[in-house]
This record gives sequence, C-alpha cells and structure tokens, in this order.
Amino acid sequence: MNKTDILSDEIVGYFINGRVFDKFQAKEGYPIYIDSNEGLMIMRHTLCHILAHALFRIYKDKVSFAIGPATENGGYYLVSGIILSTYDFANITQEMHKIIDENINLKYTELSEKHIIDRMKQKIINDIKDTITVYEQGDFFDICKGPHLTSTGITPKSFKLVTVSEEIWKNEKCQKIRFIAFDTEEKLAKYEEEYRQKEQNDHRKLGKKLNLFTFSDMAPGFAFWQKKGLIIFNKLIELIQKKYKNIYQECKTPIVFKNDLWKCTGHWDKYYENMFVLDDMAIKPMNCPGHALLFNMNKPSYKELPYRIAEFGNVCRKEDQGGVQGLKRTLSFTIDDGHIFCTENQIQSEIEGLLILAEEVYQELNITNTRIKIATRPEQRIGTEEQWNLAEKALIDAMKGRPYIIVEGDGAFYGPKIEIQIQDNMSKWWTCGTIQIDYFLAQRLDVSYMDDKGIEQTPVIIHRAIFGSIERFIGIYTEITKGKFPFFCNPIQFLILPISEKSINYANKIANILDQYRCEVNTKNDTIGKKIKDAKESIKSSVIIIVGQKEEANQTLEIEYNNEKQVIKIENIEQYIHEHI
RNA sequence: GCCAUAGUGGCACAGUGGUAGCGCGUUUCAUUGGUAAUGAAAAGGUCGGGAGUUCGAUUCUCCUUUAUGGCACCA
Repeated sequence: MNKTDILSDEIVGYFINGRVFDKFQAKEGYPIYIDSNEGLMIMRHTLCHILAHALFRIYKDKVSFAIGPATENGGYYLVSGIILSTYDFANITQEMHKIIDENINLKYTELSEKHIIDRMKQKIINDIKDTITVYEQGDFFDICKGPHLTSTGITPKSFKLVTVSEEIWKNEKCQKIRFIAFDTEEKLAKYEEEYRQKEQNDHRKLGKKLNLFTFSDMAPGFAFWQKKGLIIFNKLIELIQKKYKNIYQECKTPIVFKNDLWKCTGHWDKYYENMFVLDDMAIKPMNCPGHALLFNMNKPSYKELPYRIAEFGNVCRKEDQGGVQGLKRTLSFTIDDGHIFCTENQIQSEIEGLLILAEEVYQELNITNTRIKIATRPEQRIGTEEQWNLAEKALIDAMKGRPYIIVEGDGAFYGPKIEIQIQDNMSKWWTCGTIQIDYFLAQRLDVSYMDDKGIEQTPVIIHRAIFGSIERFIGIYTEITKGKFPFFCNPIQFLILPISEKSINYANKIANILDQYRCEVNTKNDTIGKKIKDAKESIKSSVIIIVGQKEEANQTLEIEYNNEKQVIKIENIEQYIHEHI
C-alpha cells in the first residue's frame, strides 16, 4: 500500500452545518477526505504554511510574512524582505519536502505573549475582531483561522512552485510565491497537461497559426491585421451596424484634436502620461469629446432626444508596457463606441435597451458565459449626491432581475458604470461591454439642447459599447472558439479539397458556384489525409468539401459541416446551405 | 512602471567558451492519391540590439529592447 492509498482514507476535517472545520476545531461531523474540494483546500492551506516555514528556515529574520491563502489549484504566500528568483525554487522545494518528512505535528492555540508577531502580520491583527488563533509547527507559527491538516507529514508532495512575482499589499512591496498542488502526482500531471493544452489556444498563438493577426517589435502593443483577421474584424462591425439601423447615426470623427480640447475635458491633467501628444494636438484616447462636439454642431432640440451617435472609433492610449497583452490590451484599439445624449428621465429606458442589445449580440455569437458588474460612486468624484443616487438607481433598476455584482467605489469619477464581462481561455474575466452615465462631460464642453420652454439644458451623456475594444473582443473570441469561427465571420467559409490534382478543375467549378461566399481550394500536391489535417488544424474553415474523380463522374460533392458528412448533388448546394447553415 | 523568466532561420524548438542543429513551412523532383502528416533533395539563421571580459562569445557580465506570468494602471 502506498502513501496515496492511505491518504484517500484520511479524514482531514468535518462539515458542520455546511461549514468546514479542521480536526483541531471539531472532533466530529460529516467527514471531509483529502481528495474532496474542501480536503484539497485544507491541504493547500497547510502547504502555504509549509512554504512559509521553509522560507523562514532559509531566510530567517530577513523574511516577513503577510498572507498565504489556498487558491483554486494551489496557493501562494506573500512575503517581504527578500527578493526571490525561480532559481531559488529547488532549494525551497527541498526544504518543504524536509518539513513534510519530519512529520511535524501542528498545534492550534490562541495568540499569546510568547508569540512575537512580525511586522507584516501586525498589519492584519488590527483588522481581526474575533479571537486570534495561531497554528504552530515546530519553530514556525502563523496567525491563521485555519483549517489545517494535523501534521506536515500528511501533506502529499505532489505540489510545484510555479511563479514568483511582485505584488503590493497594504502599501508594501511583497513577493508572491505561487504553487500548484493536488492530492496525487497523477492529478498534478493532469492539471499541467491541461494547462499546456490551454496555452495552445492562446489567441496570440492561434492568431499567428491561422494568419489572423500578429505583432512586431517595431510597434509594441499595436496589432497587425492580416487578410483573414480583418474579415473577422469587419464582420463583427457589420453585425453591430445591423443593430444600429435607424437607432444610431454612425459617424466618423477626427483622430487628433487640439490639446485645448483635452485640457477642457480634464484628460490632459488626468491622463497626459497616457496620451500620444503631437505638438499642439494629441491622438484621441477616446471618442466622446468628438461626439460631443458633433452634437453641439447640430444643436438638436429636446424633441430629438435621446440623440444617439455611434462610431467605430480607433483610439490610442500609451499604456504601461507591462500591461500589454496581445489583443486583449493594446495601445491602439477600436471601440464600437456610442454616446446617447438624453434627459435624466430617459436614462433608465435607454439602459434597458442597451442591455437587451448587448444580450442579443452576445447570444448571436453564442457567448453564454457572461457576468455583469455595477460599479458605484468612487471616493474621488464630481456631481451631486442626488445625481449619483439617481444614476445608480437607474442602472440597478434597469437590470430587471438579471444577476449582477456590485463593486462599490469602482465607478468612473463622472458617473457609475455597468461592465459586461466575458471569460477567456484561462478563465480570466475581461470587461468588454460597458454602459456609463456621465454628468460631467456635457457641462465641461458646453453641450446643450433647447428644452420645451426654449431654455438651454445640459443633457446627460451615456457612454456605451457592446464589444468595448473590438481587438480585445476578437482576442477572447478567438480563444472561446479555439480559432474556429462561426460561419458568418469565418475567414474561410468553404474549403474545397480535391483528392488529387486531377480534380482541381472540378473543385474550381464548385468554388465558382460558391462565388458569393468566402471559398478556398487547396491545390497543393498533398494527400487527402494531409489536406484534411491542415483543414482541421490550421485553417479551421466552417465547411469542408471533398471532391475526387468519383464525385466528378456523379456531379456530386462530399460536404462536412459541424462534423456531419453528407454527399449531395452539385445542384443542391444552395439548398444544403439554406437547410444546414 | 514594478518583480520574475525568456528572445536561436517564416513558425515552433534543441544546443554549445572554439563562429549552429531538428521538426513544420517554403522551393524542386517523383508520386495522382479516397478521409487527421507520400517519398526524396535543396534553399534559408550568425543565435533581439549595444558594450565589456576573453586569444576567441550565440554561450559569461552589464546596459537596452521586446515578449510571457504576476502586480499596479485601464478615461
């Protein structure tokens, strides 16, 4: 019997009324085994302490401990006073193994005089209202509310230190040492394998492989769109444009504006460092001032409100280099931007309409995993409390039963916002859609309309986008679809594979029939097996059509869509498309 | 911007203090094929950029740039 067999029988804690307790905190209850989610959590939490213990042994008084929680696949410890590199991992891991081998029993006590609390821990203690509990293992202890294993020896060695990074915690620079851990080596290996698989579907890799988009050292943070990627880009814009029909006026505003404008809007003061400034002008970091100017040039009356302007506007923001992330975070991006100039009374119905619009678009793209955040008034803000109350209420009322998360204090300085987020390949949430209420900009730029009494009034501006950054959206969408885009925006809708060169003419004939679609014939001198492999792995067309001499003789073709193959007559292609796609 | 790691032919990777290798792709030739890689040959890099150490550096050191992971930031 090996160690893992014993372990799976090991009770590491108890459930009592749905809460998790370790064996120090409870003596009975519904048992928790190490291979359950809660058991793993207890084990990972103990590993955090073992990691800290190892650091304590190696770096002694130099290292100071902040926090060390378990996470979804492992855990981390945040420490200060030392700077680590991945080269230190071997040494630390070895020390951790040693601590496990020593099979040190943990002790669970209350904080006492004999515990000398280190500098970082002091920062936590003030926040703890309950009794402060301490877990001790040999010469190491940690303030902790648990739960933990009863001894270090129970902890499986199936863990791995993975990264070290810097993180600011309570105004202090710390090192975050992260590990992954599972109860068995097999599960650890499986996790690592899955991780590698996911890396293959990173949009940056897929973009290169499928010739969609790429990047260059000569323009860091800016994307190069290739023919195929640009098709996706344009098709997504078309999708939005169809929704705009009769509701929005699409426009195109200048790409640079006088610095005076940015000084007037407040961007100059707040975001100067992040703007591309050219002499007395600057490239626009956002489209709203342009739209506001346009509104004022038309001076609509109250009868024309809500006045909706949209633009697929390219903006440039000089972001810090460390934050750039492929298409997901670029220095130049295209916002499917729109601004609604309206009265306070119109806010809520406009927002309801926007939520429905966003839902329609996301549904059409088959993006089901979304979440909505509502960000409320921040500390630094302008406008009256009354306006904030009204704006926040409008956002919440417009949700009409949809689930949402409130993020207190995360709104913009000029108004609260709704963020629609989607999840990428690595389960990270990204804000795409956004709806923001703005009381500020119209005032700043003297934007006004004439009300029914002939008096000039300042409208409320709603900033809104469905994709947000089209670049970011495509980055995430590439990962969601694993590079196989739906028919309407797939760069290659039909890929025709002739069995041999003898069938190229027949393949071209079919391509002619499909002239109105994006269609490609693979004329390479490869075997059909190779052509199919390429089609599935590095072209990822929506439909694959295979033709050989047999098909030519019968005037048929083999067509594959959604992994379903069928042989149809050449004259029935349109019918097939109509019925299946 | 901060911490860590990395940068080798179009792509993806080996490797070494004595001026570089594999695979994919490309080109050519043969093959004319029946459902996830047909065979052979050839071309293609001076190892991100700069400086230093050394008789000699792609390899060691420093600076710089770019990328990746994390943090900060994200109008």
